[in-house]
Amino acid sequence: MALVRQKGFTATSVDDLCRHAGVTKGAFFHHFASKDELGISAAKYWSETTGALFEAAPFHTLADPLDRVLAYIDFRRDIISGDISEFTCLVGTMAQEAHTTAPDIAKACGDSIFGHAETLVSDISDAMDIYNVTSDWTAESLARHTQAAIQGGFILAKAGGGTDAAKDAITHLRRYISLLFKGTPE
Amino acid sequence: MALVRQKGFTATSVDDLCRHAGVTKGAFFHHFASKDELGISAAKYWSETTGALFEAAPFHTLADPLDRVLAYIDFRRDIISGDISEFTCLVGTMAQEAHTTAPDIAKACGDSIFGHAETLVSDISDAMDIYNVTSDWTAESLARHTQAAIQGGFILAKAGGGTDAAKDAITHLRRYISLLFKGTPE
DNA sequence: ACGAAAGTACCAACCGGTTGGTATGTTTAA
DNA sequence: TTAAACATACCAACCGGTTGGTACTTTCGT
Repeated sequence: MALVRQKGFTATSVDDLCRHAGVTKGAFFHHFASKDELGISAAKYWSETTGALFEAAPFHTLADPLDRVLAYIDFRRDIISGDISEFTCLVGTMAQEAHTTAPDIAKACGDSIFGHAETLVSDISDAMDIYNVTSDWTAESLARHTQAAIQGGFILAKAGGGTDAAKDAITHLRRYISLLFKGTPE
Repeated sequence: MALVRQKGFTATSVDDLCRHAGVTKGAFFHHFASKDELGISAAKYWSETTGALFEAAPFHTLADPLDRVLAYIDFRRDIISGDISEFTCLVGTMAQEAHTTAPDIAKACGDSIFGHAETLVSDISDAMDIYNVTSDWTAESLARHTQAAIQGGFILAKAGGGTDAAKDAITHLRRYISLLFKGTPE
């Protein structure tokens, strides 16, 4: 996963993978039928580990569902630091490369991203009820938009904007949600 | 550019390029010192052509600077249709692959994205004056956020969300800007 | 006005290295 | 005894890049 996040999926060779894992190519192809299957497995593993990370995060204990959503956003922003390949999203990166070439990988990436978005829907939905939001948008659509803003922030970071670019995008996202529910930016 | 948008930069070989261009490899390396330099040239050319496209777009004629910004957003949403590789962003794609491997390419991509964001700053800035917006954010930061939301929408599209995912992200972006300046979603 | 020199555009053939993948052998644990 | 877990050695195809060469155009001294 580290190599793919640094160099991208295509640019990462099986030999690279084996060298860094301290394993031979025979072992690699014993565990994975193909390089693409490694990509799919990586996407699934990414889903599991990041899923566990967010599940264990402290923001779930807040009483107000809107506070939980906003705290999730803050959490996303706070974990952005250090090297680019350490905070950017593996499946976001792979989806870009695989969407035409390897539909299986793209699907696994999509499952990860949209599955993660889905974990926000209930809180958003509850918040819409409590805050009496009359909307022409759905909770699911807003959940997906949060992922778009975050993924887009990662692209700006990779394009030379660094951590600031990614964090700024998330700050604007937070302000949007605040305005939607409370009518004020705070 | 078509090939890179479909398969990504690394997965596109020089032979691929030559085959589709109806040219030999000798000719390729006569015009470009390396594959990376082709990437840089592509990013610059992308900047020029898309720059011309947006400069010629009709939304500049509107009197109100906020209307111009919103019409820009609408324009971005309206040109999303057809195949994924036809509406997604070349430099956004390349930046992801190149940020570690080929810093020169990443820089050219960054110049394109941030340069494009810069074209929105004056309208946003004027709108902030006219609409008396008291903000803790800058016009430049909002301009960059528009690009983040759009690029993020492209990732969702590639991850299986299709045109709808990309358009929804832009619709939320438009609502955010509306709320920021007018206090209402419309 | 003219021809030699220089430069540009392009090609087919080829280079060493790397690609994802395989065939076969050896070790280990149950 | 057996099957899974590895290692070794190897493959054809392909990778980005170089070579020496041809055809054509421009420059420039005379």
